[in-house]
Amino acid sequence: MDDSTPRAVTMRDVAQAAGVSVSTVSHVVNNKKGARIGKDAWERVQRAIQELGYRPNAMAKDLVKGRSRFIGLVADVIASTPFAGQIIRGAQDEAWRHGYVLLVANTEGNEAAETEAIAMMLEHKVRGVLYSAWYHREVELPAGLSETDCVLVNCFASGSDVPAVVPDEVAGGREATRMLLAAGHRRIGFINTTTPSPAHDGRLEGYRQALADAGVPFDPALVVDARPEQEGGFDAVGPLLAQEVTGVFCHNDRVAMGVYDGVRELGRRVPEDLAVVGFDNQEVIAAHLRPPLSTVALPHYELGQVGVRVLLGLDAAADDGRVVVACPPVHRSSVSITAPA
Amino acid sequence: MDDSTPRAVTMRDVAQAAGVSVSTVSHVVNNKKGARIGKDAWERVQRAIQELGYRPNAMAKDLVKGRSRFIGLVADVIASTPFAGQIIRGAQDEAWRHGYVLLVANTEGNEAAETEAIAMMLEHKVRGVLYSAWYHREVELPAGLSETDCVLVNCFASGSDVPAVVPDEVAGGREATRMLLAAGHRRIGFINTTTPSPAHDGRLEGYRQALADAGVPFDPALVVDARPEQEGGFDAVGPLLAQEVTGVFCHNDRVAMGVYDGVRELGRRVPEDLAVVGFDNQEVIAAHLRPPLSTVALPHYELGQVGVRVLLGLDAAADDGRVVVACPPVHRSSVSITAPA
DNA sequence: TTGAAAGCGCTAACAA
DNA sequence: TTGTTAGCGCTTTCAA
Repeated sequence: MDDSTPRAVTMRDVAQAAGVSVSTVSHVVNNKKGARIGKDAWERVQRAIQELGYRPNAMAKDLVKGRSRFIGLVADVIASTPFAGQIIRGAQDEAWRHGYVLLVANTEGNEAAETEAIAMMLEHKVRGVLYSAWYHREVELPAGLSETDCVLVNCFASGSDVPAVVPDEVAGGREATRMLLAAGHRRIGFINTTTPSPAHDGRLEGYRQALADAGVPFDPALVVDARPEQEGGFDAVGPLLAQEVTGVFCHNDRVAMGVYDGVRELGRRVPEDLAVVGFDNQEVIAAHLRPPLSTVALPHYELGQVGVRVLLGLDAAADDGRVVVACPPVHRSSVSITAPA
Repeated sequence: MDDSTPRAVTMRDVAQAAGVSVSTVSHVVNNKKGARIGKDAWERVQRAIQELGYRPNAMAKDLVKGRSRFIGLVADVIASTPFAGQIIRGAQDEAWRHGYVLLVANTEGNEAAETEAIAMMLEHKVRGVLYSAWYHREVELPAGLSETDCVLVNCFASGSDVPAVVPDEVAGGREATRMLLAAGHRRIGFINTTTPSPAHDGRLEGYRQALADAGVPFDPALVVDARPEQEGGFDAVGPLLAQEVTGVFCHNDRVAMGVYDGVRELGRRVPEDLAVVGFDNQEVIAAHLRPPLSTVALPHYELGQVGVRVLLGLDAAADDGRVVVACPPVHRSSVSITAPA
């Protein structure tokens, strides 16, 4: 505010005003238990702090302590979906809980920006950095990160022992398929993504497992790959219905949204003619489709949260460096409760 | 990485290794032009930096310089929509461009968290803080913020002279209405929100202005208030169609999505039977509806960007403290190009 | 119960 | 062209 930049009030100013030494001020500010301060001096210091509006200088403090309270978070894409936001929030909350502050950088996939971001974090002597991706995938670990503690969030680097916190795609696929199975469906389609990824393979594996568990034979004709967007789902409806499918597991909520449109286009209804299960639990979409979409949640908040826990040594990774986070089912109304004919 | 915590390499280590003084190292590290360093010494320093893997300590640097390169960003809600993400990204990019780093905190509307977040930023001697809201609204300025430079983003505090960067709701409402007008529509409905807000008032005002400009009389019967979600839009379709409306301007994209469903439910089509315009340009929805939704973009990225520009004194606020950012129209396919019957 | 002083890693006069 | 030195605001022995 002040244009005059009136030199911030320091501990020395407080000491002077209170008529004590800086070390005394330091002691009361930090509530050091070891050092016993006279009630009188203590009060004078408190008053001076109030009156002068003293704020400790975190940088000076960190400098002398030799470590900072920063945790870096580098994200590849921060804005196109609410996903990165959730990761940031989870990380932020957990970091905060332990007295850390988040230094955020988004790189938009730009390697130069990434290098620069990491350098900046290193120069701020961060406690460590979380390297995150907006969709679960393999990444190459940027060079600079070997200089500090690091954990991968929603991504992994094969051939490296850096801990990676990732969603449990297989279990998620199982959950999704089970929702349909539990409602009595036997001919269950799966609209997978065309993108090769852990999500592609994991969810398919989960789908097969759930089918096997239920004694339903796997029929390759019922799984189709489609662009992971509304359009992909829309186009997949016809072929699937032709296979006499009664329920479909969609690779994500957007695909499910396209399926809704496709079903309507054909004069059919969800869930009566086709039960639909999504993946992601993208609130804005899933909760407000007609009918509201049953889906499986991608645990972005937890990913961020667990990421900092692992970084701080509060949670441990498995031997393979993985920490797998569950994808819980979210029941809404796109799967009828009664079994189909 | 190193569990042994092998004391970071400092400038002194470099100086020693290169056989020069720390000030020489400082000079080459910062590429000081004033000081002329011998080619030989310069090279020895560079080599030492490489070999030791030296990283300057930003905190020490900031400490002596008396100011940090931090800009704080406090957000009320970070994750429920991609909006906050966009603000963060805009702020981040612009801050970065000027050598600043973003310190992010989200408060989830919790006042204690907010106070703490601001204290933390103040203690880090931030250059200033951006206080942002996820939807355009009035806020009460937290006490701590008077201690530093501050700019409000996507919100404002009446009775304060703190600069506020906000979207131009009126012009946005005008743009939306004009899209319909330009396609020949004359009976244009407006599904406004039930929430009292700058968006409510501003967009309505814009709607009226556009109508007036086009010589179309304002008919109160054509504006209805509805919950700003899919459900609100869905329910509004019947009444509007009964008013023989041929085009509708929706308070946001989610409402528009509900309108699509409502129109279909009635066996009608978008845009043939009802042209639809949204607001927000929420990618995940707008770009992938059938047909893709014409809408008006809420400039979150720019809000964040302009926020830091104002903070750094690069852009100036108007006399009333406001900086208004335009909401550009986004043409897609929910408004037919030919005039209705 | 309190204070003096050294030093965290760095910059910026000022000397040499 | 390079080095010496005095801090920046703070914590932390160690003495008093």
